[in-house]
Amino acid sequence: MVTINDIAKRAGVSRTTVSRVINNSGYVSEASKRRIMTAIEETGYVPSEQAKSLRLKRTKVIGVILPKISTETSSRVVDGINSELNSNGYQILLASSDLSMEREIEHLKLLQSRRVDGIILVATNREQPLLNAIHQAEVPVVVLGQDIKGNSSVLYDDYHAAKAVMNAIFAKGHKKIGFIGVHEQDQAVGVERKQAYLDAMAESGVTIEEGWMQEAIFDIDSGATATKQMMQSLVKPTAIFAVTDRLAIGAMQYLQANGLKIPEDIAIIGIGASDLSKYVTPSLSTVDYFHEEAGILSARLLLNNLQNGEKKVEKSLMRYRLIERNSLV
Amino acid sequence: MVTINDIAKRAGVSRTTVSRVINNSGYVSEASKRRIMTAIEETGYVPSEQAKSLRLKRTKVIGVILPKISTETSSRVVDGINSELNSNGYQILLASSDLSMEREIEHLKLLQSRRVDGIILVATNREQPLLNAIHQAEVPVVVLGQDIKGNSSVLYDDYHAAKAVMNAIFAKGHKKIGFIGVHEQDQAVGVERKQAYLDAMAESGVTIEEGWMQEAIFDIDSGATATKQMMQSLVKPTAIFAVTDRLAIGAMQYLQANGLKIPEDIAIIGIGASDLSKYVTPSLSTVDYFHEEAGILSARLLLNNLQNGEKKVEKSLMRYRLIERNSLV
DNA sequence: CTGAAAGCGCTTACAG
DNA sequence: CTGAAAGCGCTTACAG
Repeated sequence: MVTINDIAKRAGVSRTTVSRVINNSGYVSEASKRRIMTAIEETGYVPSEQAKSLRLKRTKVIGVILPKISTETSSRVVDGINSELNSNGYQILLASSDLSMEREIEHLKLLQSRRVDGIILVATNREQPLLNAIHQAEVPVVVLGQDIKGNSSVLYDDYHAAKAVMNAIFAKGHKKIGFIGVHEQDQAVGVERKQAYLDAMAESGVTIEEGWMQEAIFDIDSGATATKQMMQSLVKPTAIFAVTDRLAIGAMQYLQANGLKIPEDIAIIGIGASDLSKYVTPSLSTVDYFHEEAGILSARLLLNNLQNGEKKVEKSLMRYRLIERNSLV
Repeated sequence: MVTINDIAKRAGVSRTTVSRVINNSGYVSEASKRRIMTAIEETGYVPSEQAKSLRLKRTKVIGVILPKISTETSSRVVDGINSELNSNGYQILLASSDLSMEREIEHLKLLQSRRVDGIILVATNREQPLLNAIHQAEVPVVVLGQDIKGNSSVLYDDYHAAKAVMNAIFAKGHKKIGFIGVHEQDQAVGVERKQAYLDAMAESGVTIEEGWMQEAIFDIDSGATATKQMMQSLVKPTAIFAVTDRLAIGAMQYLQANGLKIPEDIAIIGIGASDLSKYVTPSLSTVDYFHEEAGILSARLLLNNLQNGEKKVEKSLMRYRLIERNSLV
């Protein structure tokens, strides 16, 4: 691979001068500049960002840790991050934690060993070891999706979004409302959304019957299974709030397979505004979380941190939007 | 940030010795090793992969160029690439070409300036400038999705997959078959799949009526528009082959909105086995391209190249699988 | 078992 | 306008 020394030799100057024209800084005679330019052309020389990074102590690379790569949410978030980063000359080094906290921590270290300038962590939990790893990080970390004390985060407004969902259901006259949630280890999805359900029910003075609250994992089949359980309750719900679209779609699948009509017999609503939600039949009412925007915002927060040098802690709350479609009437 | 020199000083040895214990190579006395280990623990020292890379002339980073980040195909491919790469100690530097050839070329250079060890390019065209950029690359490039002469590629068997689609349609007794394609700049999707349609029709001796062949771009609405055009033909087709699932779903939307029953009035089939295809109503017949596997294969091809040092040109043809569902009966 | 020295490819005061 | 020198954080012959 051709280096700055090769160019210097070819052009008959020192590498200092070559460096000057590459970065056009300082004075260089037209003659030298011309010779250097042609040398670069002829050899196809591309300066090593890597060597430059070592010298300048910044890589222009941001590490992004995702819970899972091939998920709609992730790809939208990354899309947002990438566009914001790119227009500022940064690139993304990608890592997947596969939903394991150990791997989140591992990647936090791995990325630092690569000397990324900063890290965006799309987190799924707030366990102590993870918190420690975040606080010990030597580069700014922006956490997306979980509120980490003492650290910058971009947050979805899970509680109020879920409250909005409940209000929409109540507005249609439903009282008997079932809930499909996930494990409480996930603060945002597992705890906040559930709390909103509980509060909304309490505020409306309706008691939650046995079997109405189910816990699932993040996939469609699990949504179906949970619904099956729920429909064995003595008092059957007339509406179901599933904490994710996929869970909601699983519910729809199970109900339709068992001859129930949606929304006539039972209404469904999810959260996420997935592509899927738009094209299932009936179309699924849901909440848009603006994932791409969240990605952009995370990147921007990180870049601010980088540019100001200060480690300012900022919390940013995302907006959300209820999308009323045909699964809830 | 703490460096190898800090550790050396703390442990009262030379940095050579520290390097030895980090990489456990060569002899080090137990005493020195112990002192070095505690120094590392106490400081939280993490060796700089970056500096190491400069010295070793390899970064253990692979560049991945995608036509678009937030697409189901992309995320599945990246998932495959990532898992294969990760288990070999490599990481992904991500880039998006946003479907523009200029940006494909730009990123090819940008990634090289970062001294990635190799590049996986998910390509959408085979224009000359791109070919040049690929051939001029100083690191191995594996191209996914387009057959590039003189370069390793992982290829989808577009022609035969599309032929299989046509056979499936014929098998149901259809003769009047419409086609929704894309621009020929895309060799794989635009040319190969169309050729299969043309050949299949010719081989069956059925003439293609005016209006049966439509060209769209890669989104759902465009599929609907194309279908609208098609349905204005004098002789209406009884089945439609759309070259992607999204196009097929657009067709379904338009047809259903206009009171037609699928598959009774008109059958539909796509390609891609998207998540969507499974959950629309009726479920969409399609072809699974095993994108994740394609990602794994691309990564493996690249790693082989890297390990053997030789620049062997290998073409790998992906398998495919027809999935018959309810949109075609 | 250990360390001094050279070098990976750059940039940047400093001196001229 | 230009270049020699130092240094970013590592590894690896080489010598002892």
